[in-house]
Amino acid sequence: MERINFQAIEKKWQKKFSKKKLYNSGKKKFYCLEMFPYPSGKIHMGHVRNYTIGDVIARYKFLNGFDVLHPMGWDAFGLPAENASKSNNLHPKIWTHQNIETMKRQLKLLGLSIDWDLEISTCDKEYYKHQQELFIDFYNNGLVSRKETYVNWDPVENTVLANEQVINGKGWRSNAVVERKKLSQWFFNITKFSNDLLNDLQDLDGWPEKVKLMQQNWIGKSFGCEINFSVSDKKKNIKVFTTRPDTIFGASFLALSADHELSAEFLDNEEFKKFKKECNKTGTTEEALANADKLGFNTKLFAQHPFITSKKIPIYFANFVLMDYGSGAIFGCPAHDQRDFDFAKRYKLEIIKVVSDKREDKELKEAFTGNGNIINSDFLNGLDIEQAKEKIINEIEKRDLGKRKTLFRLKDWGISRQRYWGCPIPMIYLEDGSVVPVDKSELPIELPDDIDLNSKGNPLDAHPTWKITTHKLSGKKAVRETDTLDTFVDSSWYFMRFCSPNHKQSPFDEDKIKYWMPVDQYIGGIEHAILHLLYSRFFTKGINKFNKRINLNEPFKNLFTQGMVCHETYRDKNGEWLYPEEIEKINSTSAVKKTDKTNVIIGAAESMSKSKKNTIDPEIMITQYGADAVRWFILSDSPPEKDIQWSDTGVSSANKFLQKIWNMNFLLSKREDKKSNKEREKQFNITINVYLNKIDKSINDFRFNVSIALFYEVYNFFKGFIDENISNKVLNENIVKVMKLMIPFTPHLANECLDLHRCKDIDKWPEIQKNVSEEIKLAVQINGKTRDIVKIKKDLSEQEITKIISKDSKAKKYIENKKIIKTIFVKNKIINYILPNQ
RNA sequence: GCCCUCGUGGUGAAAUUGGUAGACACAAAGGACUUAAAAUCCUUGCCCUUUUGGGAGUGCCAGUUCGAGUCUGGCCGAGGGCACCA
Repeated sequence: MERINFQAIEKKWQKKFSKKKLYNSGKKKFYCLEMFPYPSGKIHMGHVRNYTIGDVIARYKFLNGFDVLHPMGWDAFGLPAENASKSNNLHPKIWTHQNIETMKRQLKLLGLSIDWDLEISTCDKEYYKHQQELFIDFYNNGLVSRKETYVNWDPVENTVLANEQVINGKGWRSNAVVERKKLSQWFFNITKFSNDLLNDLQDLDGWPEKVKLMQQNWIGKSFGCEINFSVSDKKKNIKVFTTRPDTIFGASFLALSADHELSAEFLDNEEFKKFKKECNKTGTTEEALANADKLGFNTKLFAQHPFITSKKIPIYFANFVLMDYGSGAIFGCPAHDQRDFDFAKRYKLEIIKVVSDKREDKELKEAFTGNGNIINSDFLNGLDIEQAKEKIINEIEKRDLGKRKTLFRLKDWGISRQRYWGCPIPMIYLEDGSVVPVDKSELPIELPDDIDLNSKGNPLDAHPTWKITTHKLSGKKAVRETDTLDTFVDSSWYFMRFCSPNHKQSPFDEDKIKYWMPVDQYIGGIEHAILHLLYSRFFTKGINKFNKRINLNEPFKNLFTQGMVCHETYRDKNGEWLYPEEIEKINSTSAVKKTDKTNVIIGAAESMSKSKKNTIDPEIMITQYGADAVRWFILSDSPPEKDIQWSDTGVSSANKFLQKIWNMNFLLSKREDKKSNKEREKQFNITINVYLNKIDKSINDFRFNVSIALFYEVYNFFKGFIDENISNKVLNENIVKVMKLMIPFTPHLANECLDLHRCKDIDKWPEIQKNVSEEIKLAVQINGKTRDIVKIKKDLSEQEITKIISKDSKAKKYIENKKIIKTIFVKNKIINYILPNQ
């Protein structure tokens, strides 16, 4: 068998790829973007999968006549750089740039069709200068604010986290229990776009439903109304938000957050202090949340029921009421809300049913939240829930007791970080206490290189001179903001910068944005379903608000979220994790440690991670099997949106198959011409064309595992015809078509083969005819059970087919001398004869 | 607790308008070639049958239909998202 040296041809073709631009016609554009990586050190298999998928799409679109924008850059700010520099005494800038160099070299080994002239790095001052400019634009347009708030404080990272970065009460990176701390912080007013961010999801047809749903839940819109309760004996009102105003006649208490303004009156109360402390504790750990009892503090105050003059209801502080949602106060209707029910049981409060569950005799064991008719509710009686809501809200507004209101769960985006390795916030504090943006002419506000990362707290704040400045307009002394921006800001507009990465005057050239945006295909991990994608949508809408020229409402037209790359885990007898190269497999269920031959425990396949040591180094795989084989394997078997399991035998057999492909191409190039059998040639052409159609469609549908299965099939089919009486010309035409279809998957091998066949127009997708087949396979069923499959001419009628079948078919014996009651006939698909039951 | 998604051989999976279930591959077993091994190739892959062939079968139970992996209802199981959101 003729073998090929993948290392040699890959090197050769990668040189050519690096010079090649994916611009073709100047007529149709396609912006293909994969989420840019964080330069953590080396690329991992997740990157390989992400960028291979993107490369297939980019190359496919280019071959189909599109101008393709396919850039790459680096999400280069972030904590790991600081942590790394502390542990090995390397400046974050140097560490980051070294990593970028390594990963760039590794990405090139994959043979990606990336236009490296467009490369950007968010830690470059040329990039963050424009980010600071955008920040000022956002500020000037009322989209930035400064608020004193409780923040999520990560005691390990020593920084503030956004709500989204707190997972089950723990920091998303450090996994440390998050504390509550009051700080003055910068915010992007993302909530100003709550409605747009929600409604525009509807237009994103090219997004996975799952992601849209997650964002929808995250934004969390709910309808209801605000009701004012007056506090007896005080000239005070308590504002309450509810989505169930229809249950107002079932209200038996008010519950307030411990941070509610009314708590001011109880600050000296020892019991209240104890209660509040208890409240701050819950909500930190997962178990606490799940098992948290409904606890309250009785204020001994009462509120006037707005619709029942004779009724006063007790006011409690309760641990399950949150200050930062609604007004921090609720009315409790125990019969129809489970939390209220638990609370009422504990404190022996009244439980009044106001929605009938049709089992009126029984005492409630739990809250009834289903639909029913309103009872015990004066003028609402007899209505259903929706009618009652409408009527009571109208009544509340009429009597001036409150108003209709829509609430969102989404909160503003806190962006201040007390870190060094991030984009400085371009704001200054004057001596008179005012806070103003720096003059745009002073941008960029550069990060200082001389920094002591071991200083306590914020390194920029600890720098001796950096923060001291003057206000350009007034000449007055000023102090810089020493917080830096959340790195999610960096990635919220990089896709726009890619359209004109070297544009000096402004963040982007508007004409380029108008041409390339929106991104036609965005590809990345599902873990960014909420944070990154929501922030990017917000940024786009924000910029669109003050820059009317770009006329862009959504950044990503189509979104694809790929699955993770998994590998089984290994532990030795002491429970220590082991790398795959440290073990030796005996069979699929047992393995031993290479060093001392002791038993290894094989664990389930999990997402590759350094902490579990179940990683495979892509570069080693590329060196061993070739980039094409790695690409091929990572796309085969599983659909790209699902998790895949890495297997060494898988990549090795990918390599073997690609060798066979080369061998076949080689044999064809040396083949002695044969006399042609026109009929066989015709059949051959037709079948190959069927495969080409199927492969083309599968690429379009992002079903690359199917494409690869079809390549195996077309290879097996092709191979069978080499010794037949078919001319070299026909074989050559067809192999060229097949190899062209392989370019997106295995660009090195495919190009090498096309060179071998002296193919000229390698940048053009082959012509694929639609449905040329004249023969079809028809299923013959008796009473719905398939008895035979017959190969017949296309478009035959029911009568013609029945004639053929009753003459010669395996189904013949079933219908011979039988009465056929009914025939179901679907042209070119099935014929089903219904016989009487026997 | 609420919301969503998914259950097909030993494994990853095909079957994309209700019409051939298991394509394609991995693993396994047997065989061919070889002094031997590797590599390569072939066969097998649930049940009955020597074969021809027949039967069961897509988590479980019902239903709709000439026909259900696909549609409907209920149950069981797995995964993901949110989590005291009023």
